[in-house]
Amino acid sequence: MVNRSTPPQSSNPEKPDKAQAILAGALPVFTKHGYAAASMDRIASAAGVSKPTLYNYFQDKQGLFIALIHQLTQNNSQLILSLPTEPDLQTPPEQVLRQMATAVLEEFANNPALLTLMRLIIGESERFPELAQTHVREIIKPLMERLSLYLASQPQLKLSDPVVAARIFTGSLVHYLIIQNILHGSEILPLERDRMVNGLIQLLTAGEAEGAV
Amino acid sequence: MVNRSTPPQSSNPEKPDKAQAILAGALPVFTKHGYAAASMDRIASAAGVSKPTLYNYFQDKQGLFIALIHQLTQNNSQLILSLPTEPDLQTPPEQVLRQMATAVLEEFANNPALLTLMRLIIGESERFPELAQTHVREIIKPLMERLSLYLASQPQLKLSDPVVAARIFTGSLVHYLIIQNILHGSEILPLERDRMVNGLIQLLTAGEAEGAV
DNA sequence: GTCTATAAGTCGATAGAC
DNA sequence: GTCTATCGACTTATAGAC
Repeated sequence: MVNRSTPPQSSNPEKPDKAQAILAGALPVFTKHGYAAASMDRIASAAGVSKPTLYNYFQDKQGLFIALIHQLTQNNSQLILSLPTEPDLQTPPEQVLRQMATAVLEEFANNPALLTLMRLIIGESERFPELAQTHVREIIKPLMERLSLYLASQPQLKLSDPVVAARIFTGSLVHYLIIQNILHGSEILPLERDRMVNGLIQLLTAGEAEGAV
Repeated sequence: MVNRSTPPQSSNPEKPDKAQAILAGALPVFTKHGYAAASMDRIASAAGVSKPTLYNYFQDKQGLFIALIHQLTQNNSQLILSLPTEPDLQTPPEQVLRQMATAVLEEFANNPALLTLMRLIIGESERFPELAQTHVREIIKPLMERLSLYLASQPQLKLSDPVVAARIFTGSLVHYLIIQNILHGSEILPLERDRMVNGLIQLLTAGEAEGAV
């Protein structure tokens, strides 16, 4: 079960590694068929290599899948965390939050690989619970902490619990994406993106409007 | 690929159908392994029938899976819609909403099959998009409409957009379940259920506290 | 129970770099 | 010549379907 022939050092950053080519070829196969139904033959041909080469770079199917998800997680971690690095503490929070929400929804709309990653991680969360946890640790948790800190730094919002508010903000957007995009519900349960964002922002910033205290 | 031998009418509601036994046996196999990795052999032995019997009652693996998800959808549709049939318009909305939220989270906690169904539907939403859409149509949409109507009937909440508020309410809870339970994030990103519910209710009912207008 | 297809994973030979 | 990445062909097991 364990294959410990020396994998041709995949940590050589000089030439565009063949491991990268394999991962790039594996991505669409896994995302289209799911883990179990993705065959190593298909992945090999998609990557333009032979099957033994696959096994030269990755121990087995699981190892390849784990490496792929980890890479995607890394990419998206950097991507997500690079967006609202240090929101202007000057600009009004409703503007910052609206920018964040719109940016997230647009990013997911323009980059279907993100939706795919979400679907894969959820779908395979029983087979690969450690991958799901890695995703929580590397992406969701930093995002949530950042958002909580920002919300807590805006006392005029009068949010009683910024941690929960961050969950509500993120959860509403993720759930919107799940229904509209992943579950293909946009015709069955239509809801304009701007309407969703506006309603969400209004709810979160309603405390501000509370009289002139 | 298409099998049109007469299936012993599985639409006979008289005798506790053998189709029911097959579906009951198939459920844990599909939920544990996912669609692709669930084998008909395993399903047959789990259901206590022979493999030809499977194919006697269901056209093929796809047909069996679709029938299973449809049945689960039906069950949960009735279950979910039976809960807050006609919330007392007397009792204060924060109490009604708290009851709803707690009931939903407890129902999912006590009934892991619901989480499993959610995961299956999301995970197989590319392979079976029509199942995902059925789920939206039969469960999510009625739930959302009911909730929107209730929220709209409570003008003192001052919700500018009850439709979006219903999404936020549901989305926050679903996202909470996804992170804590499906992605196994309860240790990585802990958040007490009551704290989540309280924060959510507080945000939705904050408009009420708005001064004495 | 049987049949056929296809899956994951392996092996011996090859071919190019130094 | 040696070393090593590569590949076509193969084995074994197990899948779906009847």
